[in-house]
Amino acid sequence: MSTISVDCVIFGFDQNQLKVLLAERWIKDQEGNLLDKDYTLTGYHIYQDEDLDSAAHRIVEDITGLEGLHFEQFYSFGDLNRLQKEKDQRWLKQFGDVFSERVISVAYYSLLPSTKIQILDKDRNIEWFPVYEIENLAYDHHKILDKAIKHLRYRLSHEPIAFDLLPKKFTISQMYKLYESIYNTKYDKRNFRRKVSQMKFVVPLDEYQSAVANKPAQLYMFSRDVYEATKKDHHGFFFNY
Amino acid sequence: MSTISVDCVIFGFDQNQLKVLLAERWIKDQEGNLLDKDYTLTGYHIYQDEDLDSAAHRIVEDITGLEGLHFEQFYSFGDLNRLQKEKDQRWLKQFGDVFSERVISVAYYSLLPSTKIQILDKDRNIEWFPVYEIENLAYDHHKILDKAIKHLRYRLSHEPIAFDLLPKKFTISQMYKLYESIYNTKYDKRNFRRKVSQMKFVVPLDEYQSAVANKPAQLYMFSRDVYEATKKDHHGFFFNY
DNA sequence: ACAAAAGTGTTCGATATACACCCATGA
DNA sequence: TCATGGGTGTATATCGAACACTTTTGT
Repeated sequence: MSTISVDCVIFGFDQNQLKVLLAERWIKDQEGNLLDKDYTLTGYHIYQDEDLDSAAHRIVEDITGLEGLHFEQFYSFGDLNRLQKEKDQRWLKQFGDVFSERVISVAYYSLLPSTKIQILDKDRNIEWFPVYEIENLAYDHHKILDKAIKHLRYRLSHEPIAFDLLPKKFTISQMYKLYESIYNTKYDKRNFRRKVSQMKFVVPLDEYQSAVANKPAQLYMFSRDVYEATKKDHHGFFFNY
Repeated sequence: MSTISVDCVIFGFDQNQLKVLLAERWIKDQEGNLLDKDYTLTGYHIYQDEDLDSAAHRIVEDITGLEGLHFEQFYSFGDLNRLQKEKDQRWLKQFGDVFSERVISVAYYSLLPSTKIQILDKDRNIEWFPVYEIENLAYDHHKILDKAIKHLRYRLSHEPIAFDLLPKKFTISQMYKLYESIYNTKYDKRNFRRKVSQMKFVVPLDEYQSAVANKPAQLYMFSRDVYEATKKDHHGFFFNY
């Protein structure tokens, strides 16, 4: 018998950076003096009458209010010592017995089309952080985050999930910056554009950016219809890295 | 509070076929009449004082007696109805209350260098089955098997784990048949050989097959030393599929 | 006029694919 | 001598990588 929790790595893309939602955690001693401040991924234990996937959806919905996002379970974490660091134990004590025994976390990530959302959970201080600048995570959450990024990279090279992180209508530049940010690398602008222009399911629109202080970029959209219809041609998606 | 079990998909390679270890299950009614016969993956619930990885190792060790195999956790299965088919319930009843509530399975696969091993678990009838001919699996075990194969394919294209399924000294043909069998496809013999001959870490030996009724094949071995030393050249492993 | 991002083609090397015959051995 | 699987080379098409300048807009 063990306690099961679901942890969600919620990714967003904003200002050319891949970001993650983190909740603040203030560690205090008995007298209420601040000992440490760090961050956790968003998670919660599962209810007895819900599937693992449903729990992940519930957790993200409670925070963002958004439904129908892209979800992916990527790993489960169950080492005996994963909650045993001193500050973690100090923190967990306040919740009583629930976490006194081992906790196994089934980890999911989800993709948010915008970081400009209302955070509904007002009890906790939850904010966006650029993934490559994150330190000071609680428990084994840095390990979880690392695995999430690796899995996201894999999936992104096989399936058209980048568009779940972009607005409905986006520019090639946004897409290009998103890929750079997820793979934490640089691409050649012209080669990237050529590659995208071969993807029939990235459809150019007769719309352009407005009110920008430079040449307005053309807008594109992702068509799942076209993607499905041409699947046999592109053997999946395949954007190498 | 939930029960956690670990299920292991144990892969082996024999007679040019990818195989999996399955345990027989005889479903009987109260009078002992045989109602159904099917198969399960090998699994067991975790002990309170062991990591998930350790449980997977223990399970495989109890069956095969082998240590130090390649292991990989690939997914967790926790749907509410995963054990609720009638024949599954009938089967589980004999074990009392342990499985009356939900069971979450953390699934691993492991790679065996040979199918010619002693099966140590004499209580159950455990045997090898060709992966592409398997039907009639209990619970959601077919779903688990499918995910395992997909994950194995992915991993195989990024890391040199094929050699964990081959004898220490192997022929290029064996390797080639192994890849065909895992990806369930056909390769061009010459192109495959060329590709392998570019892999510095697949080292030709001055040994040949003996007692075969045809031209004896040269033997090769995998060198992890060379693999690690040349990692930067091959950006991982990369055998496309 | 200038700053800032959009958009555009070509060359070169590497890699994937397709394809057919001779060789060494045991039976 | 025959059956069986081992082993070899070339030509073509495709793809990835490198690289610099002009365009359009707002200020």
